[in-house]
Amino acid sequence: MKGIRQLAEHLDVSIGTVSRALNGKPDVNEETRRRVLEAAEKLGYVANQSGRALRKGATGVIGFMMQTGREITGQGDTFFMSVFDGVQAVLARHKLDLVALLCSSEEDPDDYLRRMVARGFADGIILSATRRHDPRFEFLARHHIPFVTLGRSLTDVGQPWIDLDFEAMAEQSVERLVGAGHREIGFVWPHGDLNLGYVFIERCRQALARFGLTLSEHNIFRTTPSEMGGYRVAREISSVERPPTALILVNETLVTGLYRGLQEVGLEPGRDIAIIGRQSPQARFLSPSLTGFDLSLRDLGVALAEGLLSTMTTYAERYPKAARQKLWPMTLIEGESG
Amino acid sequence: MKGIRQLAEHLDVSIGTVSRALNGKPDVNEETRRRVLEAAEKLGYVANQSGRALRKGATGVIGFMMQTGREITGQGDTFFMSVFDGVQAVLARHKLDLVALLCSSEEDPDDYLRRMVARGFADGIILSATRRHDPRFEFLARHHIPFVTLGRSLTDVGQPWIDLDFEAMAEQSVERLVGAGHREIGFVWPHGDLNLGYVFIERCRQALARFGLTLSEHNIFRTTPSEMGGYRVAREISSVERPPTALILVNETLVTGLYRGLQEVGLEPGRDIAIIGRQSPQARFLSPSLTGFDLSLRDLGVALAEGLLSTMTTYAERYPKAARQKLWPMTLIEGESG
DNA sequence: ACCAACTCCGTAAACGTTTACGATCGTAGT
DNA sequence: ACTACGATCGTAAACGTTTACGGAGTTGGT
Repeated sequence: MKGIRQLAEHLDVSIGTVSRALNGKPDVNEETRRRVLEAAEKLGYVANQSGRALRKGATGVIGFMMQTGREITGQGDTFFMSVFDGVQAVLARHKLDLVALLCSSEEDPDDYLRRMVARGFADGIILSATRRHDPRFEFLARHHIPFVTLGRSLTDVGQPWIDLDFEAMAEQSVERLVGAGHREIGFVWPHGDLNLGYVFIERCRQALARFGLTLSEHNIFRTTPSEMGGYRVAREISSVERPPTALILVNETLVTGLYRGLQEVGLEPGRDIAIIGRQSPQARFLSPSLTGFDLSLRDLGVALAEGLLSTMTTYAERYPKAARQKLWPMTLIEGESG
Repeated sequence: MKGIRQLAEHLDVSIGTVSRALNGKPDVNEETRRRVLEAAEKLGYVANQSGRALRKGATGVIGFMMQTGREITGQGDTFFMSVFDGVQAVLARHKLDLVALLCSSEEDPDDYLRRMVARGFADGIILSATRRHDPRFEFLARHHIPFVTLGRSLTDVGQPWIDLDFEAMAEQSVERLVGAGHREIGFVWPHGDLNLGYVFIERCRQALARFGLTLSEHNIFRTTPSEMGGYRVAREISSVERPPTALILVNETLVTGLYRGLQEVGLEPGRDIAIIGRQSPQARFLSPSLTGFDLSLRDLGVALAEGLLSTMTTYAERYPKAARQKLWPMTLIEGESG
């Protein structure tokens, strides 16, 4: 089936009627509508994306921007796959489709987004891996593109965002570790301009201060947010003069390499060094089991989508109540590691 | 900048000239072209996706289909991200963009693909998680949509594919284990209709036969391709009357859970039970280190893209040599586990 | 019998781009 | 001076859809 025209003359009605029937417009006879729907189904007709988008000025597509290749976020694939599922559950109710806009490691992410937006590829954008200074925020705001971010930034422009509650995580972690007698606590801070690192370390500093402790530079371990990054931290710890007795990881992916590294230098999590991190499908099966923060990824996706829709004029009235900016709660699951 | 019309009258030339200048058409004065390019850059003009696609009958977009939510493929975190990067390296040379078409867990994948194709969303499709019987193959062939698959299927329609060389993996694994004296070898087979399981198990059967051994049903462990799936296998092994002395895993993700499960029942990989699996960023840091098959994911992505382009008339002449159907080699990296 | 109101449907314009076609101008060859 | 030709550009049609507008037919009220 090539187009609406073929479908129309096959049914012996005008293309206008066919279009109205398919789009649920009121002024079309119910019998006619039934025939049109039936024929469209049988012949497998689906309205052409480009024609429809051109005329309507909207694509019906929401883009979730990600970067391929390099380790960027320190989140695993299953992290995003679960979030996607929640996003889609909401979008599907409005006949919106979600696609992942994949920015190659060879292209600048800011340029990539500019290009996609200028092309009019998507009606709305979801950003992740937000940086401390993120030019994408201003750009999207300036061009009035509805968007929502998974993560905050100093360049906040009032758009909806949802971010993991790293503040609460920092506080609870520090409280728990200090309560267990730890005084030298190490913090693993992923390289790069990712915003979450700054938020996390700052709140840790404050939490320590409440116990009269200071966060000294030698207890901050900067590394890449990958398994290898975690491994390097372990080796570094073993070679430092006054190693921390506890470690807090803000990333998901680091912990696998860290465990291996610690084992190689003869340190057992939970016995020789306390570890608090983030739960993940892998972390569940570490040994000793990880003490870490868990969250509902699918619900997070739902909230993201609702936040986005609340900024889109077409759907806004149905999502007025969506919390525009929200820290997403995480709950500590106690394991053997700390 | 709204459209080519504004840009044209700002430069005081016709829209035809602007279009030709931007698209690198020959019959435009070099000085004019320079002015157009400059103005477009300065004003941030990028041709509207819908208008261009409508007129050209091509979108310039390649879609990589994935399913969100559920564990499907048994590939780990960075598997696809690395493949994407290779795909993009090739596509970028032809100004093609890669997006991930995300099929919600609530929608039937076959329906989803139909919908996307009928809408004319992408000029070409890359399929993964191919099933033993995969209706998507016929559908795409019937509609003359260029596509390539990561994985084979019984429903092969002659399209290019690339698949991991599970045959070689099966043979080498069996050879190695039998050579080390193992007679009872277990095979972990992921649930579902995924094609790779069938290919793998069949070749294992053949390899065993060459040593006069038969693959008995009680040595096939079917489970979900997730960490939890691996964990369950370990528990199952411990409860079975005659447990295998070696285990071969065709999936990436299983191994984390398996290790934990084995440890809980007091079995150490490499000492009490031999394990051969697949390398991955996580597997590198398992302890004891995994003996497993590794591959170049980025190059695999490059090959996939080349295979796809060789079927697209616009690009085919530049990729005539692309191997149309190819088993992708994996190399065994020896670890402590088997 | 007439008019109003309503239901249903066809017509045609518009969305932003690309490209076939033809027009214009200058240059060179005879 | 005439023709041929190449270089450059403008014009307009086309892509497939949605939708404002208006027309035809029917109903119902007076």
